[in-house]
Formats: sequence, C-alpha cells, structure tokens
Amino acid sequence: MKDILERLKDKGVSLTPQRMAIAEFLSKCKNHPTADEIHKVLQAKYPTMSLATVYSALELLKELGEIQELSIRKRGKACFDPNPDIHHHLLCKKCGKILGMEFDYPRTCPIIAQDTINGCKIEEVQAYLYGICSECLKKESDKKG
Amino acid sequence: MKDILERLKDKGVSLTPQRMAIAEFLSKCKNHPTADEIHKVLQAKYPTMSLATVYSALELLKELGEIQELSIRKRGKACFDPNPDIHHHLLCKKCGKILGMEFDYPRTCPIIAQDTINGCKIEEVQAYLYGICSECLKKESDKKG
DNA sequence: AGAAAAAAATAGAAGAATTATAATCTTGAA
DNA sequence: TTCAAGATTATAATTCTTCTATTTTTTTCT
Repeated sequence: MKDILERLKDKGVSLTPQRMAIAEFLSKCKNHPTADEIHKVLQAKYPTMSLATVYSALELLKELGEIQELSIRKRGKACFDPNPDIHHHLLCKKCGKILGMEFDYPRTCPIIAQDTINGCKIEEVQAYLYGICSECLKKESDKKG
Repeated sequence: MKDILERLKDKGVSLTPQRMAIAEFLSKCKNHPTADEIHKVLQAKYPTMSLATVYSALELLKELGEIQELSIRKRGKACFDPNPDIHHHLLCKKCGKILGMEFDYPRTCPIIAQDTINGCKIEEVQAYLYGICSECLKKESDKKG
C-alpha cells in the first residue's frame, strides 16, 4: 500500500513541509489528537507553524478521505482519527482515553444488519462504547492485589 | 410517575420560574434543542431571561440525571436530549433531523452482550446511525411517483 | 534553471459557543 | 417579614475555530 504522502501527491495536493509533517504525524498516530495537540507536537520541528495551518490541513485531509473527524469531543475540542474508515470507539470513563475498536459492529449486530429501522434507512453506524479500558482495569486489579 | 417539577422539588432544587420553564419545556420536547433554541423559545414568556441561565439550568438538569447532552452537535452547538436514558440516535443525512431510536440496541447486540471487548469492560453503548429518516424517504418515493 | 502564476503559510483579527464575574434580585427557611 | 443562601442578569472573558490580508513557498511553463 502506498504511503500517505504518495497518495496526496497522486491526488495533486501541494506537498508543503507543514502538510507533510501533519500527514505523517497522523499516519503514525495511534490516538485521536486535537488540532492544538498536533500543533504543539510539530512546533518543535516547525516553530513558525500556525494553528490555522493545522486546521486547514486537517480540513483537506478530511475532504480527501485520509482521516475523519469524530463526533465526540475531547474537552470541548474536535478530535481527529487517522483511520478514515467507519469503526467504533471506546471512551474510558477512568482515564478519558479514546480507543478505536476493531470489531465489525454493525455487520455482527442483527438489528443493524437489517437496513431499515422504524421506517428509517440506515447507512452507517458509529458506536461509542463507554467503559473501562484494559490499562485501567489492570491498574484496578493490581491495587486490589 | 412524578412530573419533572416534583422530582426537582424532591431533590431540593430552588424552583425559580426560569428553571421551571426550562424543565417543563424540555419535558414536553420531542427533539434535541440547543441552549439558544431553548432561550429563543422561552424569551417570549421571559423577555429578560439570559442565555447564561439556560446554560446553568441545563448543567443542573444534566447533573440531576433529568436530561443528557449528546455527543454530537448541531451546527457546532451542544444539543440536549430530554431523555436521560442511554438510547440511540438517527441523524438524517437529508434534513439534518436527529431522531431518538427506541429499540434496545446494546442488549440485543451479541457483541455488546458479552461485556468485555479487547480487554475493555463495556458499560454503555451509544450508537449514532446515519441514514435517511422516514419522512425524507417518503418525500423521495412521492417524487418518483 | 528561472520567471510568472497559483497556492499555501503566517499573524492577527474576527466570530461563535460557552463559562466566569460581579451586582442585583428571588427564594425558602426561621 | 426578615435574612442568608442561592439564582438571574448583564457583561466580560475564554476557548475553539474560521477568516483575511500579507508574505512566502510551490508549481508550472519556458
């Protein structure tokens, strides 16, 4: 599979250093950063990079289908998922982490598998699971001994 | 079942006219209003009511478990669900309406029925279904004849 | 490679939603 | 009714995001 920079080039996007940095950062990113988190990280390498640039790059990557913006927010801020495919998320009630969940929720759920419900046509399902992540579960059981 | 004002009184909340109006409005509300939508409606009756009062009443009702704030937003604005119980929502791609879905998604879904996934403990599931609502489907089929 | 045109980055301002502050007014209990 | 506690109001402040004008960088064309 081509890497993200090649795909952007194929799509005729100008490859500026800032965009490349943002795209690469996201492609290696395992969590769901906000615009300012990305900005903070990349300022080490690009001290003059402005937050507006980050927002506009994110908008572009979204339009190109390289990333997605989540419906949920982190402390009031939009957060972005490096994986553009429909999938689901766990929000840990303890540590606040957001985890992408790999299982195929809609297709394995008989209710969603039927594609109309209450007379409405269902095209996509995005599920947010609230619970406790494995790390926090581990910490809890360690504490109890 | 007691009505919302009685429940608030039982919980020791000061029953100001503004709060009562907001609580009653929500209890009769069939959609998912934003703070400023509530404010606009109630200004007819309470011309001096400020938006800050609406926000603070919503915060209170949320804490008391009378309503919930949705994860999704309407045009960048937080929206509130008069039904505090976990349930699911359909977002119509055509008209933008948000509909509460009555079926019992988590409990009838085999993946969720097992309550741990990837080592994470699942406590609640909130699904956002994207699709076309029955009204818009009807309009479409009417057009086609 | 070099020049012109197009596009992007920057800094700063502007906008929108929400929260905080201080003063005034209401509520609920004594 | 009086008073303290709490709520509302108006306004200011904050926070996140978008916009604008200017400068800089890319890309294209030769």
